[in-house]
Amino acid sequence: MTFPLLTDQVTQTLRAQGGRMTAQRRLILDVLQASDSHPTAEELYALARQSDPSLNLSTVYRTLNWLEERGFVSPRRFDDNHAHKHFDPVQPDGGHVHHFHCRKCDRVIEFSAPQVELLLEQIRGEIARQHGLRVDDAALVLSGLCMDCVAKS
Amino acid sequence: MTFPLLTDQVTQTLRAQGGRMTAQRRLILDVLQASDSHPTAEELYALARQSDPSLNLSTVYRTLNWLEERGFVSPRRFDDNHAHKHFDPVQPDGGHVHHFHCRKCDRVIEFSAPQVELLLEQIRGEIARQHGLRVDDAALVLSGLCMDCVAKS
DNA sequence: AACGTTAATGCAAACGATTTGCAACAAGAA
DNA sequence: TTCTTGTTGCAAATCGTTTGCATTAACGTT
Ligand SMILES: [Mn+2]
Ligand SMILES: [Mn+2]
Ligand SMILES: [Zn+2]
Ligand SMILES: [Zn+2]
Repeated sequence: MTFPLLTDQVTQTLRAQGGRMTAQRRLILDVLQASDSHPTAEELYALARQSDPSLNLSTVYRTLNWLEERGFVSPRRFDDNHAHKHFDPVQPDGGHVHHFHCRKCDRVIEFSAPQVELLLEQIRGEIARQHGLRVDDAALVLSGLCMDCVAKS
Repeated sequence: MTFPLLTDQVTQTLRAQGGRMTAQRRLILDVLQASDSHPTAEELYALARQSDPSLNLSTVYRTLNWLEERGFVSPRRFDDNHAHKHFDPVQPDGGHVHHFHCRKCDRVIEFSAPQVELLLEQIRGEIARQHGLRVDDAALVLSGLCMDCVAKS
């Protein structure tokens, strides 16, 4: 199974910048898209290795960093106690999405809440005015137990 | 200058659990309270060392972990690219507070937005119902440039 | 189809933030 | 003052991630 959408976009960007599309990059992109969402570098690595056991972890990191620099993914640290990043494939529409983080199994679930956007706009302005600062972004992270972990408890 | 409030509470807890109040812990607590807010372990260490150059960084970490386990501070990672924690002294009233993070100078500013709480309650319930999960906490993090960094730009 | 340039890889070593094992130390109860 | 044992400093280990370098391979040119 191949995922042409992101892979093609990346190949285009790659070409435009004198880069090269490699088997490793193709594999990592496929795994990234097959993954339900927000995998860590280690998770991607483990999955990709099933297809190519010679793949190196540093290649995964280099690819993710390359993708991040071009805005194809954005890294997030949901966990305050464990240090790893989760890589969030950026959706083409640019729509703002928020996250739920399961503190038991580390799963991440996306959600959008249109009502939040309005309030965030309001808050952003208010805070900005109040403190004389410039708000560029707002992230809402809910945490707790995901459906599976609730079931198991 | 000494800050008796938190220090006394901590001493009490310490006593109650067979622990010992040491010069190092007193110092770290003082520096933590003198700091405007949300210092990192390294920041606390640097400040505390001005009073006691023999203080060791691992003692700072051990003290912060001890405080965290008893709910006196809570660690937060505001930065998605740098891995360090900021330590947030937990306010006694238990009131929910949100944060602004300056992505230029790493400063953290607290704010409370009562309007947010209502909406968060609403969202929490909605998301929980929709996905069958349990939401325990919600954190809103704004990011951008703080007043000083805005001025310098 | 073979070539040449140079981007990308694998590997191992370095890195920043934090944690840990252990021997020496010191708080505080007796 | 002594004794017990929680705490410290120090060094080494750990975790997630990054980097230098020799080797490989993508892909435009021939
Ligand atoms: Mn995680
Ligand atoms: Mn920071
Ligand atoms: Zn879970
Ligand atoms: Zn700033």
